[in-house]
Order: sequence, then structure tokens, then C-alpha cells
Amino acid sequence: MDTKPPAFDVMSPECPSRLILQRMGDKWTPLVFLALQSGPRRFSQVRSDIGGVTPKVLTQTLRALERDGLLTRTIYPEVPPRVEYELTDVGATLLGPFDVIRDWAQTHAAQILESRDSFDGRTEHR
Amino acid sequence: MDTKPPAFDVMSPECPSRLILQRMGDKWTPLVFLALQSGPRRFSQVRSDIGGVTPKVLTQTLRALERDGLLTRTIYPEVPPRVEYELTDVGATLLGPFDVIRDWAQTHAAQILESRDSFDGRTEHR
DNA sequence: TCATATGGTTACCTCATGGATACCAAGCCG
DNA sequence: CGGCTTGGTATCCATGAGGTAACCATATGA
Repeated sequence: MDTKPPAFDVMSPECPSRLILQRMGDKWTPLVFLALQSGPRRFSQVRSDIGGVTPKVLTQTLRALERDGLLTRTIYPEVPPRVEYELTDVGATLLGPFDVIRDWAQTHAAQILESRDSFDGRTEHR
Repeated sequence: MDTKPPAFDVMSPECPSRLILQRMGDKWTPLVFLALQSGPRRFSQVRSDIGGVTPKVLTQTLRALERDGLLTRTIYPEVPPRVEYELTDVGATLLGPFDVIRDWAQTHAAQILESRDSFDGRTEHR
């Protein structure tokens, strides 16, 4: 059995949608996508775009996204070296889902924050 | 359109969209939503729907979602006690974004898995 | 009296992850 | 020679997420 197309078992930890969700939910992934959405950027550009990310963690994030084919890493063998990261076509299609989340958040953020305050108030004197 | 609400600073760790993404990317949140999408369920029902989740972690997940106003927790003071969880209206609106992710995953899962295999092959002999 | 059922809580442990810091390689240039 | 650049690694450590197992409160009913 080589391919078992759709019909995901969403209850399984193997389900691709879980994989995607966890990628998107990663602390730095959305910021990398944001930094790259307008075109290729160099490592240190992305790093300063984002701010607060250590090189190790940024490398980890970029490698994971490269591995999944969501961005490309191009080394220009110059001196000093230049490395550019760029969203692939597949990676770019994830910008849509990101927008959906952003829209949802924009619409409901106030309710959620209010709910948190209210909940904390209620649970203090339990 | 007429209102330009907060205009989120997406680069900030405080940005609500980050908060939402991390909720959705949580290991058990999607499964809880799936379990509750057709109506209220009891604690032990959700637990066995999901499978593999320990009561502690399920409680943590449910509390976090309750705190954010995405679901309600109703205690029926019977003996033995009965507790039902149900998506709120706000919570139900998140099913849409979840579908978007699921659709994206369904469309691109094969490419991603293939990219992973290929990448692993290439990096083995570095 | 004691088991049973529900819906948890609590203490404890482990291991992966994130982060801070320091360091490196290559080559040009002064 | 030695310093400058970029794009990372190497190393260590603290944190915390998540899991295991034990326990609890309550009332019913055998």
C-alpha cells in the first residue's frame, strides 16, 4: 500500500492536520511567514525582523519549515556567505489559513480576553 | 470595514492571533473540538472519544478552553455527579478555521510528507 | 459495612524544548 | 598578521509540558 489518499483519522496523532496545526502554532513560525511573505530574506534580516529569537531557535524553525517544503534555503557561496530564505509555492498557500486565523482573532479577541478576566474573577473565591 | 479595530502588531508575543494559534496547535484542543462539535458531552465521554488522554491533561485543556469562553462546563448536582461540556457560540465559530486547516492539510499532506522523506535522504550524507 | 460510580485533584517524575552564551570557518582587506 | 563579516554550531542549563499513579468526596445500594 503506497498511498492512502484522504479520509484522515483526525483522532490519530498521525493525522496531517495535527502536524500542520502544531507547525502553525509554533512560537516562531507565524513570524517567519510574516517576515518572508513579501519576498526572500537573509538569515540576519529575518532574525532582526522578528526580534528576540536566538539564532539556534531560528535555525531550528527554518530547518523544520525547509524540511516540510514550505520554504527554500539558498546558499550563495560568496564571502562573507549569503543565505536567503524564501517561501515556496506550497508555503505561500499557507498564508491564506494564517489570514483566516488572524481574522478570527481580530473578530473575537475582545470576547476572549473579557472571558478570561471574568473567569479569573469568578475562580478567585472558589 | 468601517472600524479598524486594533490593527494587531503581529510581531508581538501579545498578539491575539498568536494566542489563538497556540490554542489551536495544542495537542488535545482539536480533538476536544471534534468531540464536542455535535453537541454536549460528558467528561468521560470526551475522554474515551479522544483516547490516550489522561484525566489531568484533559482537565487542563478543558479549563483553558472554558476560561477563554470557547466552551461551557455545566455541573449537574446528581449522584454520582454529571458534568457536561459544550461549545459556546464563540467556540463553534472556530470550527470554520479548523476546517480551513483540515482542508489545507488534505490538499498538501502528500507534498509535505514527500518533502520530508526527500529532505531526510539528502541530509543523511552531509 | 463496604464496594461502586463519576469527575476530578494531587504529588511526583521525566524528558524535550527554549534560551543564553561562546565559539567557529572562510576569505578579503588593511 | 589580525580583524571584520555572515551564518550558523556547540554546550550547558532552566523551565515546563505531559505522563503515571494514587487519592478523594459523595451517595446509593447490596
